[in-house]
Amino acid sequence: MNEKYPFSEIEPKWQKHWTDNGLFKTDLSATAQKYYCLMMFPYPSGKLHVGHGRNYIIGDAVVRYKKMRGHNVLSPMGWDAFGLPAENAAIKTGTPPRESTLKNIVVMKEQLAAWGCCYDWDKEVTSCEPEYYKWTQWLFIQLFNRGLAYKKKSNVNWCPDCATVLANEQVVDGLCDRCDSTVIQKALEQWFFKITDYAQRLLDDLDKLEGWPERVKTMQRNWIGRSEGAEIDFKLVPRADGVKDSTDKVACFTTRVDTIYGCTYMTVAPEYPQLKELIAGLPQEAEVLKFITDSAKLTNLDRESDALEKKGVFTGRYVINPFNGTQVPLWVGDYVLMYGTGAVMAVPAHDTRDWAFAKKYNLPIKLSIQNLEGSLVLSAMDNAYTEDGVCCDSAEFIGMDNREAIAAMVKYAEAKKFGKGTINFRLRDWLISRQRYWGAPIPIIYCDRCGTVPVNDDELPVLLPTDVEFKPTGESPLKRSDAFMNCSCPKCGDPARRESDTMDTFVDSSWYFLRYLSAKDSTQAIDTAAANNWLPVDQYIGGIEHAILHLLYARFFTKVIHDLGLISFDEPFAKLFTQGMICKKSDIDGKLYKMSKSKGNVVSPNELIENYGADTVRLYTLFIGPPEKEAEWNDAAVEGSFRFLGRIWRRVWQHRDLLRTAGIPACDITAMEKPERDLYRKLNESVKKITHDLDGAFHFHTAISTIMELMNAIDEVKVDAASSEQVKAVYRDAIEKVIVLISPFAPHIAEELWKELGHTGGILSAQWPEVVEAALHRDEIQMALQVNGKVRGQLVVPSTATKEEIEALAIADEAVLKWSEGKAIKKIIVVPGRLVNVAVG
RNA sequence: GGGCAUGUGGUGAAAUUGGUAUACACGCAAGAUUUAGGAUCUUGUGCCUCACGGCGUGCGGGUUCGAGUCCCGCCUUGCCCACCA
Repeated sequence: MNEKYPFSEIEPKWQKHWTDNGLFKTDLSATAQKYYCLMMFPYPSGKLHVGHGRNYIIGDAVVRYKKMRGHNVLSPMGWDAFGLPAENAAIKTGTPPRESTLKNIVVMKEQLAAWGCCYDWDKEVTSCEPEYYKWTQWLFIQLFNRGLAYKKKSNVNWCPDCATVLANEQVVDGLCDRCDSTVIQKALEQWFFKITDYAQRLLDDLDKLEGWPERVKTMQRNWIGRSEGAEIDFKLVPRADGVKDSTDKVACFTTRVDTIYGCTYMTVAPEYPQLKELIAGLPQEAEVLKFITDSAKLTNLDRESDALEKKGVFTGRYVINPFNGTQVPLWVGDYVLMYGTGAVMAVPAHDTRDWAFAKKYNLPIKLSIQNLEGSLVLSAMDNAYTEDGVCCDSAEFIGMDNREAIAAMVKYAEAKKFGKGTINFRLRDWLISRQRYWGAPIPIIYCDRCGTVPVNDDELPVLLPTDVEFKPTGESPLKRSDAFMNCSCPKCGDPARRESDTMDTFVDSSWYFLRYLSAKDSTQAIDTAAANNWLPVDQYIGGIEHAILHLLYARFFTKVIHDLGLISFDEPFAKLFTQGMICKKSDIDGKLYKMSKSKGNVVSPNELIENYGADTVRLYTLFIGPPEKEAEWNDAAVEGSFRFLGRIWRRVWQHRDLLRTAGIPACDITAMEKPERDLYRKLNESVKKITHDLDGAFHFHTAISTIMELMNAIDEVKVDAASSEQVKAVYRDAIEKVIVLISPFAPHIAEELWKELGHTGGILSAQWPEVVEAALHRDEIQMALQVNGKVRGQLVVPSTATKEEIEALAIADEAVLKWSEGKAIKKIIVVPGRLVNVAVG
């Protein structure tokens, strides 16, 4: 052993040791104390930076901690390997996606190892390999057979630059979330998963997820967007020219049916399906058609912007409010979305948008809700009244509380058969087809005789062909491979053609956590027994950016697979931890951004590991701040973590002989002298605090600062060969436990020093320290002495002192006498173990 | 516009139920050791004040013996949702 901390020698050595001895391989048959720790698998984009590292370092620390607490921990890793970036790279460089992806995987695997992050690589999954996507395809067929995968022509979000369709979720503010081009609408045949069938369950079961952050659940609730309301049919007034409509009504969705007596017109969306038919041949037709065309030109961004002035035109048609028989005009307005039914009843008096619209086009306004004071007068209003109140001018509902009126009116509408209570969800079906090469082919065959037929199980996987050009044309590149496209019908054997679209990569990542348990099983997608034993995942760790999409889809898949009878649970992740992103000031503009090449603020771990070692990078990454919050990377502060590890190393080196020979301390602290008794107490307080930090909110940063404090306390105690056996024993105990406590964070140095202290089993087999309760005892307690809430002194009292004794000591104290001079004592508050406050006045 | 966060030294940040604000670290300053050091060790470091003392957790109120923490009203920054009827 040497004085200098030789991180570059010991780190590769211990990494090899962990691998060679299979210390992170998990026996799936041993399910006692099971702990499935899952980190979101990465997309193999090239190289990991220290921002990515936070995820794996947190996970690895949790895995090591749980192992030391005696859990049988499963920690697998894999690759979310299909996706657009690899294909885009292929278009640019000509390197096939598979080749670049597999190369990246090798690089990233080495990086994970260099960080000291260990996984059970026997269970590795790679979503772009046929052994994996065979089963993604198989699952697609299960969904298809249950009617949960369907094809329909629909207006889809189309990114002209990526030349592909995007899911709603991939459109951000009207822009493509990958390339920021403006997304346009295009009608195409697309595959969907019917996630809307599961909307209610996905919403309800959020309540079961006690181990999830509240904000993630809120985001999912908002995304699912349940709104309860009523659908009311307004009969169309027949056309004056005698032309018959194919329908006799316009149904509208409302959450405020209580305001219906104030409805003065109705508005439909420009995309309302029957709109063109309703106006055909009317004098207003040309104007309405122009309005529809103009509205379609608005980008999503424009239409959703607040600033946009609401526009509309009268259609020339009228509808009848079924509650009061009033004829109201039917308008088309660009502020109405194809949500619900695409038609809304307009109540300008009680809706701000309708108010603005009615004022602009001089439409009538009618009050139907009165405030509780009865002071609302239409002529005096300069805004819609959207608060609660009582119904007014509403026939038999007059005087009713408006919230109660909702239920009453729905009941009334149902009885009269012109409406019903309904529930609307914002959640849309999941568009999963992509006109792209680098994805799992959708296992469907089109036969002229049999129609749309799924590929037979024994024909799976439908392999991606290798003889294709990747250039995007708006059609799937697979269409240009005859060998791929031409096949025979699984049912009748006639010549047939394959589906040429591939699946969204979110499909691949919706079930990978199930596949880890039978990664190499070529006979089935999911090993039911293993899955039931090991799932739900005990702890899922990943970025907040996946709060909605990935986590919602994975929940959906789990429920579907549950309904297929393949697993017994229907929520995949019992606990979720979302770590914050690591940001750094950009070299370009000095602002804080998440790490990305374009901002010039990427910190590569390789150089840091070379200069300081993986343990330092790990320790700093965990010490940087609360892990759930965003953090700013500071190159200079890394030094501090390095110094701390060097200090531990030096302390062991300095006292190596003493540490190897010292005994075990007797737990009886009454036999100790003050210095070692204080250290022994501090040691046990630290164990308690650190264990609490790790079991609770994963507050690694405070756990580490506690170890630092403990180390400071250790350095207070002077020890040498001449010291008493008791001092030596406590000193050794403290150093040894520092090594154990820091091992989840800095495992390499911990292993090395653990061995240095004479232990033969690795540190992972060391027990996590238990708190010696007796060591926490104090004879005397120091309390703050306050006068009127201000600290004026300190009071040392025996720990056995009663409240009365403490009060007596307090009022006799010099500081109290000084500060309460001439004033009467009103009250004395004693907070045991903390302070005494004397209130005077 | 709605919802959820957030605001504490020069910096990252800490503070079980309301109970001694600024632990721990970075940075900075001074010193020791050293041929030298970006190594190591010691000391200091919220603001005002010579001092006594006063003031201090975004701003303004409130409750309390006592408020970073609770309540009310604002403001900042960030995230999510958003013409959802």
